[in-house]
Amino acid sequence: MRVTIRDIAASLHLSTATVSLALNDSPLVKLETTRRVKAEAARLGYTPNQYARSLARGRSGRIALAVPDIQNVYYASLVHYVNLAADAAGYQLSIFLTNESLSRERAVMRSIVQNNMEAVLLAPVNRPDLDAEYVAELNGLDIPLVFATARHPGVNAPGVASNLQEGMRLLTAHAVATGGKRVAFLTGSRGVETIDIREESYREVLAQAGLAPEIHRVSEITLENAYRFVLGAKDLPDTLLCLNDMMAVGALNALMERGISVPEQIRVAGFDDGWYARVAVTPLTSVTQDIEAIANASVSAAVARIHGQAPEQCNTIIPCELRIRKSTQCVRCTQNRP
Amino acid sequence: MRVTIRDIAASLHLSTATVSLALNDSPLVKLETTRRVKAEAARLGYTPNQYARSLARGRSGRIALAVPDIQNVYYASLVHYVNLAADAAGYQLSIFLTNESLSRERAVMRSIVQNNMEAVLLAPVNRPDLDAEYVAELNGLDIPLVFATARHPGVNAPGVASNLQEGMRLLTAHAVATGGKRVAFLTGSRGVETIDIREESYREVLAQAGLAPEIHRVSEITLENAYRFVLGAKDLPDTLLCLNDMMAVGALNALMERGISVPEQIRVAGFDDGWYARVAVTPLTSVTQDIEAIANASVSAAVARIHGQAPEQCNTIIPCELRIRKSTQCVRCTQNRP
DNA sequence: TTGTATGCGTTATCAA
DNA sequence: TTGATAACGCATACAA
Repeated sequence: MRVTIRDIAASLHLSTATVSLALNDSPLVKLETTRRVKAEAARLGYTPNQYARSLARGRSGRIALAVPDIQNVYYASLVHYVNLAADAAGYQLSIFLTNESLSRERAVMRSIVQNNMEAVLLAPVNRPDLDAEYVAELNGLDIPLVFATARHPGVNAPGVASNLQEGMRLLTAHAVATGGKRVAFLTGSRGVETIDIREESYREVLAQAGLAPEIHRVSEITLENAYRFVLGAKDLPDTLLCLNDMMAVGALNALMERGISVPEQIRVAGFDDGWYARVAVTPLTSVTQDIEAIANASVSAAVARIHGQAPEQCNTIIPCELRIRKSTQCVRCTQNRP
Repeated sequence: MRVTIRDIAASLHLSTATVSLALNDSPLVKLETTRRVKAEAARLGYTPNQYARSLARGRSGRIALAVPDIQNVYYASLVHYVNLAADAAGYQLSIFLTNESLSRERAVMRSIVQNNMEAVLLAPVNRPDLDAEYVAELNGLDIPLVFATARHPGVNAPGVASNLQEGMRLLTAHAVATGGKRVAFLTGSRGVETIDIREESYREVLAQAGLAPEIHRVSEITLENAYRFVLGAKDLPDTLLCLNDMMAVGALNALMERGISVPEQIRVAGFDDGWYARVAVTPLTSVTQDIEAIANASVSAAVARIHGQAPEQCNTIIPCELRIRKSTQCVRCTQNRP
């Protein structure tokens, strides 16, 4: 059996109350007693039972983070930084995986309630249909919800996300400013806000420049799909903006295989500016997403909401920055295309 | 306040005992009553409090997984598959991050005890010095520990890991068999078992072939370090075996930059066969590490140990397979080196 | 300064 | 078939 405060109390001829107080450094108990209690606790190898403690206290000291895909470096990074931030804020982080499935996301939310999380950080699944029901449920149970990386429009919960609109604007404008005449966008299917935002922004910039949009969609946003698309494309544009670095790397590989040089014959850019951008054969122009900042702001928002801050006060938009690298560094590349 | 079984009991004029039994589908309670209880529970939006349940039951239904670096795709993958396997086995998975720090690993182990985990899956930090003390502590508390991905020699706990020795043997033998005369190994510093095993295996095969080993070490096992090493290397071998795919990709990029063609002028291979191997410009020869199999076996071992299986019965070695791709497909490449 | 008693939400052992 | 009641381990108001 595990060592409990009862064991310490018995061994020291004290009451459990005193032991409990002593272990929590209460000023009510004599210093000498506190010392003895702690010594005995250490001697017996006592560890507090967190469940009992949570139950008695009425609060768990935990916040939850749910992410759709831990194998995606973007979310893995988020988990990493949120863990650090939660730790620094004095909260234990519980990590939940929703595996890009709406039904699992729902199940996870239930589990989060059952496990007395004090707040929930949700990076929602990348699906067109989101379920607003559990949001209402969480609100009803007074468990603060904070969206991270992607917002959920039309739902009464704050969110922390990158300024994707601005990021895409910077990128597209860069493509146009450096001479792009056929600036294409390789993206996924519509319906997911984080995708749609970028598409809109792209369209706007092109419209202002008097250029026609050229959008290519893949069903799943993967490196392979981008690779296959570029390999099979008959009529390539002079600039190819990709939804993220992963797809850009796929595109680069395909271009390499076709013997088309970057940036001389075609320019390519990614998005996210993760280390993916550095994995590429040609250093990749990309747009930063400051995941560490998103993580920190999310945790701050969660903690603020735990302390009663109004949801409206907890929204944060993290700026994006353009990182220009070799893959687009060619001013007059439209001329020498094959 | 949250809805409890007391609320259901009061609302239905039943005792909490009956409600609890009904909710757990006990055959003791009348079917009609069970139906009514469940209906009322649903109506009130009842969710069981897992802490109270764990406390009363004396078991939490949870197993823990601790990994050193969630941003490493290898561990992210492990987390993904272990989560699925634990789920299938009826256990909730709690994920802990040790951030490649021994002191955090120790803290995590403490937290695992405090949170009543029924078993622990540990992917240990990749450091030369491991702490065997908490292993003894866990044993003392009867919390089964299972090492995953890396074993901890000299410790009374079972482990599940790839057969790295065999994998490296296959790879090195392949390099020799296809004409390699100067087969080099780009690796990290000694002291970590998973690294040492491969180095030994590499040395053995070369010795048998009458070739001299040629080992290059980087301090940290990163893509960048491999890239920098290859970029600066004056005297390149005809074959470069890398500790993992990540380093191989770094090497490939550097070779590309130097205008050295793979596999014509130099052959390159990785290890792990993750999607890293596919990110590469040149499809990479690699050795599989079946992470899904490791995950499944680890969870099985944990569950078996929870049910009293002896530690000795829970060791598993997952076979490795050689995947030959373009990066080494050149039989007589030693001749045409620059 | 310490001890007694009670409650947190659930399960489990008895009786009824 | 159901109902009291005592745990589980800890925290806390109140009494001593």
